[in-house]
Amino acid sequence: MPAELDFSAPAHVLAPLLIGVTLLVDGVGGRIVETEAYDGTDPASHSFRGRTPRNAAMFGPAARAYVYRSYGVHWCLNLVCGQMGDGAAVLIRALAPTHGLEQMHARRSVQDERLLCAGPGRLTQALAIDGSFDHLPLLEPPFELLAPPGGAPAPALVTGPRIGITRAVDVPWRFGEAGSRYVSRPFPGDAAAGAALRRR
DNA sequence: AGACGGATTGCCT
DNA sequence: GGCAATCCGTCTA
Repeated sequence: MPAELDFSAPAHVLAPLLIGVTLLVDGVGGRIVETEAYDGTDPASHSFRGRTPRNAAMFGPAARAYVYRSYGVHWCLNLVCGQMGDGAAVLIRALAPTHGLEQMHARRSVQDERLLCAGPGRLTQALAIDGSFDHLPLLEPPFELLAPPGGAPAPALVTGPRIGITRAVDVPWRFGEAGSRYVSRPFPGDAAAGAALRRR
């Protein structure tokens, strides 16, 4: 895993560092282009009201997965971080597909590569992540985290308010790779991404 | 014990 | 743009 990736860091510190890191499950996945931070002090977080069976992974050791069912339909993947009891985690919202495109297409019936992993529920489907992944260590198979190629410049970042929440709506804890065509939704003010969208 | 609603997506009009 | 699908923690009684 990338040496600079410190899962003991707070969620809002780790979340931007994850942009550009490659996330694989059984060799299938891509480059993380969109994340969101949550922690126990945050009214928008599942952990805000304390530990429950559903969110228990958020209160356990860092560098494990927190996988929950969204709207009774989709699975969403979080990377637990911070100190024990923080209730901190980073939601992975989108990947730029790079590994195992064929398998991802087989799991998701979309032709457009851009839609393979553009959204928290979509990427878990593409990587075949479900509830059985809850609590799994991130630094062991089937997970794999790969640093960007050595010497590669850090990706330019964009930030904004988080998606789909009703509380703490102004906290800018959504992070993305500037100009990426693979984010779940455009970032306000990301001119490069807007231009890329209009271009095609 | 029962109602409510969500860190979403995809299909319908 | 609207809305169904469908699970479960949380809130109210």
